[in-house]
Amino acid sequence: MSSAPGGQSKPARRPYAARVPVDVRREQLLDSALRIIVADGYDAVSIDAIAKEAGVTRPVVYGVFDNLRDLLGTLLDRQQARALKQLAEVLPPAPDLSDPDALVVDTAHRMIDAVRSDPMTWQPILLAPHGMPEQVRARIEADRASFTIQLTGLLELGMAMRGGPVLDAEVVAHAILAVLEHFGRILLADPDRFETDRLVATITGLLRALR
Amino acid sequence: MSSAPGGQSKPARRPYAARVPVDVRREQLLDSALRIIVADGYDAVSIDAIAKEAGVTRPVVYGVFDNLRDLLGTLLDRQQARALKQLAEVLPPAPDLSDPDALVVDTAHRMIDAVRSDPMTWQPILLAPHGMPEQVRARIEADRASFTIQLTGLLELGMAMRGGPVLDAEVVAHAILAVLEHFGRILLADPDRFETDRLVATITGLLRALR
DNA sequence: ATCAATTACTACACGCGTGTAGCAATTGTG
DNA sequence: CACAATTGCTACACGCGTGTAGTAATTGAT
Repeated sequence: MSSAPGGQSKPARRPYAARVPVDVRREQLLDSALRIIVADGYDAVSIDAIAKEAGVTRPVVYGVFDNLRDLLGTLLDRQQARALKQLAEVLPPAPDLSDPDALVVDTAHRMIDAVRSDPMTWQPILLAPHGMPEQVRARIEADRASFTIQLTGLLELGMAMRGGPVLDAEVVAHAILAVLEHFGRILLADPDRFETDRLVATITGLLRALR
Repeated sequence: MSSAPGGQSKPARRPYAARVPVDVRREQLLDSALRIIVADGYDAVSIDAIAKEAGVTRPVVYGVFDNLRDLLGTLLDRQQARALKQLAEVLPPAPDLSDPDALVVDTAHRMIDAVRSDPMTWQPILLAPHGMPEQVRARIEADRASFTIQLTGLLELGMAMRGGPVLDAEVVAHAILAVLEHFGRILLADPDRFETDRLVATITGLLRALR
């Protein structure tokens, strides 16, 4: 019996984890890292923790990534792509500018659904503005800034076409983004806190008031 | 010469830091911790880092606090009190309800000034939603929730008295808090990004539009 | 079945933060 | 000036994460 080799209890060699090609292992490890981040935050990610999560020893991780920074960078690339893809699907390419209010309401609806349906993607972005590796912060910050610029442009256009009050588009863009992120966080932390319809209804009410 | 005691170079004893009574040392250490948090974030706080910042060895810190958790808890008590005090001063005790709009604008003005004039107090609160010790997160979360409730009440009252659109007060309260925190963060990270007047003017414009 | 390539594991050397025991300097009081 | 109380320092033992060298198991192709 290999489980009782002799009289002496030898350290008992660890059973081999399933042998897996590098490309597959890489994705597995990224998944493990993501799970850790979602479950316990950025502070909890370490080569060691990732290896454990994946049921593997550290050298296996080092066989695929140079170090934690490298791994997190790769993970960010992947998650950033996923998030931007969802955003692109949510923001319609050819917006119907004849009814801006409906457009806004529909978009809000789609955004809420996106966050609700893929929390693994959005939590590390929305629930982590700080206390994370500078590496991560910088990336998210950059995407946020670019989004703010786009939104500012849309607002200038929208306010002109729609009539209603003329406001400082840039300031309002920041405010809107802040609100989006805040409710995104609530949706992640406590999905049942607000019904989707309740949020959408408030937007509708606000828009109706702004004439 | 004590600097060259003999032929052998003995390890060179560290010069004694100024001897200071415990009560004073306690505050000094809290100040050091706060400086570290403000400069490098919650991740950077450690007994070791605090001792270095204060120009003292670790056992000195352990002479005053049991451990990092204890120290951070005490720091939180102090900073929470300071923040709540400033908030109380900013929110007038006997609001003049006859002109709600002016009240809102004035309050916004005072809030902006408060953050600008005491960044050491506000940065650890506003720039740190996550990636910080659970201990800290929970405390800030609780204060935020209580503030949201108060704000919801004020909004219900305000909307009724003022006329204008009737909106979901709770949702709007969350949105307003999100915007406040977001601009607070911008003020801390980049104080010159938006002039105070520009922000206040946008609020004024929004209120005028909401009739 | 054998063998070479691939993949995984063990074991070690480091660095850094924690927490503590024992010793040393300082200070103010008689 | 002496001395006791107070405050600070050195030195150590741990725990945990990093990164690597050397070795062992697995697997697919011959």
